[in-house]
Amino acid sequence: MTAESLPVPGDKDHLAEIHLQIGSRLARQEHRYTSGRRQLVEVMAQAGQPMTLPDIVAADPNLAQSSAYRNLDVLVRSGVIRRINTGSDHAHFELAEPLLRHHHHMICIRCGSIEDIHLDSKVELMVDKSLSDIASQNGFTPIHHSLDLHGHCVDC
Amino acid sequence: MTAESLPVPGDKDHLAEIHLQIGSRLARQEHRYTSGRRQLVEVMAQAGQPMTLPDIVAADPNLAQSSAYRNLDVLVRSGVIRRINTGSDHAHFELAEPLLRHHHHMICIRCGSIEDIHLDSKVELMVDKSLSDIASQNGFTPIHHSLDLHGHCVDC
DNA sequence: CTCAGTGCAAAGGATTTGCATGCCG
DNA sequence: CGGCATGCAAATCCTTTGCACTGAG
Repeated sequence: MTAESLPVPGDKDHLAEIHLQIGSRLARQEHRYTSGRRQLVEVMAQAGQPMTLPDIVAADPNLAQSSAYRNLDVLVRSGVIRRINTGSDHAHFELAEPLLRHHHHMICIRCGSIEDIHLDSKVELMVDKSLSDIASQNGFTPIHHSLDLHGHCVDC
Repeated sequence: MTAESLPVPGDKDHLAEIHLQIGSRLARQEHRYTSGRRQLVEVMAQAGQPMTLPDIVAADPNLAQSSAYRNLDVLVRSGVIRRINTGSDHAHFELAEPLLRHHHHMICIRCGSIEDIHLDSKVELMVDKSLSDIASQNGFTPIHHSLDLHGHCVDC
């Protein structure tokens, strides 16, 4: 899937498109795309930024904590959602590629906030190349990479 | 590259050098470089790879769990040790730069193992430049970056 | 002497799980 | 119907903390 064929966030069709893609991916793995999972995805798509579990439940109190965790787990395993481990308190979750454009994170080590950042595509290509070379030299099967900038945000 | 000024791991002087650097850094922050902390560092330097707390305690049973955690915390705050959050069970710890040459990680999402990898310095420079540009555009104070390759290791 | 550091045991807290029930296919 | 999915409450388990004691300066 190429970036320009993805509806931009906020687009009326964005959610529908996302639901379609997720539905088919779950189906392929013999999982159901239930209303609870749909709500979960909707909350995350609308937030447009990485959320913790408390964030998610606060955004939609109908979601039960344990089910949310279980569903996040299913969606992460299915490659639909990505888990971001900051080490401070809660993990953060966000839609995975290609539902979201490839990007990285700027993480505040004081308050734990996370912001998305985008690298120049030339740099991104070089990194990709480097990593895949390294992986193949080590018999490692790459799935994705993460590049995080840690430091202090404007507010801290 | 300043790598050649750092004794290589295994070098007789390596540990002495590391202890000196850490000692002065702790002193600057009004912390003592006690024998417990020294042992902790020694275990990690000898392992030469990221370790979890159980790894550390297993390697030196004299180390008490709570003290090890507390000392890791002190050393992390002092910038001597780096904490790696994989999200699976235990956090991993390793000596920070410049005690260890700048590097990144290959993380197995199945078994949680972590291996060090080194990027081509040209790529590394470009990434650095990109990130610092982005940081300054956002009023973010960068401290360090992490670049992890996630996938399945040879054994999984 | 003083106060940071230590070790034990207990607490804390994010995440997971057991179990009975609901619902999709 | 059969089995995945759900929700509540309880359990799990990594990590942190309280407290009394020890050791370095």
